[in-house]
Amino acid sequence: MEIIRQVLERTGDKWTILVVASLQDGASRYTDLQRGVPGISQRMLTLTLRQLLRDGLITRTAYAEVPPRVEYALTSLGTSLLDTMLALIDWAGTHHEEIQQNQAQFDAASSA
Amino acid sequence: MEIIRQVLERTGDKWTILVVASLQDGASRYTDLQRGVPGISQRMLTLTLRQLLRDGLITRTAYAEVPPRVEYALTSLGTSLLDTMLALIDWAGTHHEEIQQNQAQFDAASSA
DNA sequence: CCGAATCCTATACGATACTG
DNA sequence: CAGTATCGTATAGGATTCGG
Repeated sequence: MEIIRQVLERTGDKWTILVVASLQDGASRYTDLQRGVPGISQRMLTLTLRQLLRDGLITRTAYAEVPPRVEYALTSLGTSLLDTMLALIDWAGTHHEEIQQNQAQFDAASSA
Repeated sequence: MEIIRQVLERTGDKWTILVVASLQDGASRYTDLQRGVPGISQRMLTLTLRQLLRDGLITRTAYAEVPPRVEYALTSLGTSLLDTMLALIDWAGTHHEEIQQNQAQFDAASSA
């Protein structure tokens, strides 16, 4: 019950899973993530990264160079979350068409 | 990418999974669900049920009796979604404590 | 008993401009 | 390059009241 609310707070927002997936996909720097997650604002990328960092799902490594370089990476915890989410994404892929048909049928019946 | 957004729209909201879980847990009538999902408002229960109905995740059966009786039930599609979500909930249960420790450590380091 | 309708508010998010 | 700060808005959702 409360555990469900907590997992949804972590995974149910608009960007978290996309950022995690992008990290798994090879992105590591802030700019990589901006183009790896199309549509995300700097604000939301920053906030999402901080949240992931706080949860221990990613690491952040800053290199004292010019120009500055910062690399993010999934922890094993972050990877395990993504693996679990992939099952859900797979479910969606499998049933997507069926759901669309259900919706169309429902809408047709509603307007009748 | 877009599929992720769609699955999150379906599962990432505050009540959907809780309603589905409550149905799996034995609830079937509107009033059952109100007490099976503590804190849900009538408005959100109604909206959530309509969405689930539209997606074909539940069925609705109204009996022409006095007093009226309406029964909701998971379809096999709804059950399969819940099964997939249970893996995620299980992940959360497994790692909950670890995440809390990470947060505490992060917060301590931040305030330092 | 099973909802629908209306009103209201909090918060999530985007856009924009600026900094080390 | 990698952020932060401020502002404005859209939307999710709660509270309340009413209807079949």
